[in-house]
Amino acid sequence: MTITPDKLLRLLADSTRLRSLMLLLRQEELCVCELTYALGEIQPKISRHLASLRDMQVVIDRRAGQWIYYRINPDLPRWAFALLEAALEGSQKDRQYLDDAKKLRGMPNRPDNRICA
Amino acid sequence: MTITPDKLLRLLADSTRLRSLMLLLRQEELCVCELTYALGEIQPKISRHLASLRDMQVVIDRRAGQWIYYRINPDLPRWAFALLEAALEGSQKDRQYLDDAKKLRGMPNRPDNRICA
DNA sequence: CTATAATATACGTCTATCCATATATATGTC
DNA sequence: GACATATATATGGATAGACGTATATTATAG
Repeated sequence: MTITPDKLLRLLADSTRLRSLMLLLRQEELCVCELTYALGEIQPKISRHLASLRDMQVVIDRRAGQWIYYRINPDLPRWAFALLEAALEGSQKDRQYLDDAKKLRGMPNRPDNRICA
Repeated sequence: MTITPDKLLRLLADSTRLRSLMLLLRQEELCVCELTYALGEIQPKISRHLASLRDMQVVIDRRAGQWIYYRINPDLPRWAFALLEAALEGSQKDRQYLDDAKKLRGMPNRPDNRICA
């Protein structure tokens, strides 16, 4: 069973989940601490919302050491990607989204950097 | 001020509003009694949800005699239409949507018909 | 085998929002 | 005017779901 519009839209109705997905849509994958930093929210809150996205298979996760990386499920149906992209287009003027993206770019010691260093 | 993705997505998170919009997306306009019939819900419930869509300017209404017709606001931004269309594409396999559309088609004495007769 | 860091989950509370019922408003008919 | 139909709104109760705090889990470092 794949996701339905009503299920997806319910998930997108929460701003923490929406903001996370908007970043993930352009970022390939992000770990919990990156999202926690970018959104300026506490870790359990981010984890909790990512878990609900994972339960509905909107995102998938992989462990890499102590970090867990989330990405948008590449097997989502076409309409779901189209819907997310439309939301992202609408977010391009959105202060909130721009701030989140900027904060992410400016994050010091991002886990991937640490690993590569 | 036009609508933002988070506002629109919150509205779409309710199934009564989502179902109404999915029908409106292909129907030009519908009055309250048509939606009430198609969705099989009580009138105050339909009216209440249409009001919240109207308040956010996702739909517009016009009065024609005792009927009030609702349609999707043609001035919605492009991304909003794209988002709605994506939801509709995802709904094409959805039992709920198919039933609603079928019920609407089979509605006896639709107001427009009555006026034309 | 402790200590620390990253993440996940459990729990009790609180709030937003949905609901049904009742009532108000507006239009058309007689 | 009185009545019927279509629609809107107000109200109080119920509930889903979001919240923060506390704690559990898993991995790495020493």
